[in-house]
Amino acid sequence: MTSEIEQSHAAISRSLELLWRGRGQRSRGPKPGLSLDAIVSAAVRLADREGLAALSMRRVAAELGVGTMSLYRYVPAKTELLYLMLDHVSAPNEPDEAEIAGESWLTRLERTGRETYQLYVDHPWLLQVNQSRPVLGPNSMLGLEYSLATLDGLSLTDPEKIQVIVTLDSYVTGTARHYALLRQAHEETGISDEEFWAAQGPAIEEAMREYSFPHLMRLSGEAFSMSQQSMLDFGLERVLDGIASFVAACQESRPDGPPETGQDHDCGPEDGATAGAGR
Amino acid sequence: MTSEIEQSHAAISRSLELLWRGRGQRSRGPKPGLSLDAIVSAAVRLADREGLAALSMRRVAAELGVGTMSLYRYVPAKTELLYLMLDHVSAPNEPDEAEIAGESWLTRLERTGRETYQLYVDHPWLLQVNQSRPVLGPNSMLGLEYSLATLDGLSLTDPEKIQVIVTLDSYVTGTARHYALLRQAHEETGISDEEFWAAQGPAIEEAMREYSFPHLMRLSGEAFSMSQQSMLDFGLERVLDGIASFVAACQESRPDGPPETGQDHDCGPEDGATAGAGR
DNA sequence: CTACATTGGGTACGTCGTACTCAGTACGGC
DNA sequence: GCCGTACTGAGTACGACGTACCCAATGTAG
Repeated sequence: MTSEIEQSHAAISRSLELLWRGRGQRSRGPKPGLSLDAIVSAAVRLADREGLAALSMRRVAAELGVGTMSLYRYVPAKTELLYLMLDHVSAPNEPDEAEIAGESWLTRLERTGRETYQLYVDHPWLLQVNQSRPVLGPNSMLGLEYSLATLDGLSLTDPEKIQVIVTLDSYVTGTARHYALLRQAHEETGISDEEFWAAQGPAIEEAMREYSFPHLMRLSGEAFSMSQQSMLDFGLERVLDGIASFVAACQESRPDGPPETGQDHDCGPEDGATAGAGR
Repeated sequence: MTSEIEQSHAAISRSLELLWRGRGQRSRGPKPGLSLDAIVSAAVRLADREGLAALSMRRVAAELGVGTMSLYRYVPAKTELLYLMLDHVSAPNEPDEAEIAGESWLTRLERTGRETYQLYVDHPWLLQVNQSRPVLGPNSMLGLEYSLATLDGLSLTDPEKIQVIVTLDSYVTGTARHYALLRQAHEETGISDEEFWAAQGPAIEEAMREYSFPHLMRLSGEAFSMSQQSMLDFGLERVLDGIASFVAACQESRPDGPPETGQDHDCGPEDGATAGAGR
């Protein structure tokens, strides 16, 4: 059992070496006809085009006009390839100091959120990859670094900063997932949403008769007519609003910056919004 | 190509028949030794225990002490089984009128969010199943029905109600995904978070030296020490706060209930929270 | 009792990830 | 220049997977 753990440790080291481009220098033998980047790029291209289900080592090799097993000279296993793909598409694209200059931290946070959303729209297969461990890729770490920079000087404790970042990321990821699942369903079945609901018609009515969903039935026809864009906009506005009022409350109750030892994030908002909204 | 669409239509009908328990009456032949419920329950048990990757038709059959192909007498394909599993775990558990009576719409919304979160914690494989099409299962529709009931009488338009529900669900889903991915990484590799970061140590330091992440380095040690519970609590509070202030603003600008023809959800919050929080 | 609809499940095909193996290549040391 | 050797590319093979197809066993309708 210890060996199993040691093996996993070795796997981590292997991933890290690949992620940080630590490929040792070569000396003898034929020059490699492939490169890690070429493989990862081809894999990303394939996943973008046909989805994660179609991403097999054989397909990637075919994409490169190469034998299947040749890939294993560069990548120890498919899992590691996925990690590399993950870091590959998380490329920075965030600097551009010029247009950032005049932005408030809130609009900068909003832009980060939208960029993350766009990342998932461009590469839906990201949602099916476990991102929790390879957070360690250089590009992924850059993202966190930028977000932390955005929140600098706001009198938030370190845990609070992380919580703010994770909250925004969770919302954006969840929304992107909704959208990606809809698209995927459309592409896999070849059925548009309209056709789908049309096909449902009879069964739904049957169901209505048996179970009765009063509020659902009372919905107007345009209840589901919002675009994905407006769905993202609406929720993003709510989330950022909630974050902003939290930060404002913190700012007010801690005029001299965040307390040294954090953990107590009880500078909640005034809760004035909630009052009077009861039913 | 038309046949392909027709085939998909047929697939939908098949799923619906199964979902709504429309199994026809039998007449001749031996009595079935299995039941749809038994299969779905066994599949859910297996997925809960060993994850979606371990859920194969052979494994489910073995779980039931039955030949593999026998399952296909009850389920047309694995996809349909997943849909059935999805609706199976989305069981109601929401009524309980007694304790609901005194709750405001906001706390009721919060409870819905927490229940959804718990659902994903109990059945992490849900996050890997495409839920966008089989929204039509009876249990899934019940969930939407309850949420709509919660938002009744709040002078929101129908699209706004949907947007509020989807916003909350997106956040909760995203958070649950973070948690599920962490757990999955732990279980698959057999490495705890502490061991993982310890193994990272050298590589991370190496990276720091080469790329330099000033804000990341300045983080205190306890920056990542929050529990999953407190992560959920923090973000949920922010999201609900943002929703509450939106509803309050709507309430104020529409004293006589929602306008008949919706779509224009421009009754944004006063934006007072954002003011003064600029950098 | 016979006919036949229905059920259980065995076999087989094409896919997958990848362990193992070996032929061919081209550089370091002489 | 030449050989030894480290290295690369790729074929073969194995055990998993979903499921199409087939047949034997079953038990009710007529």
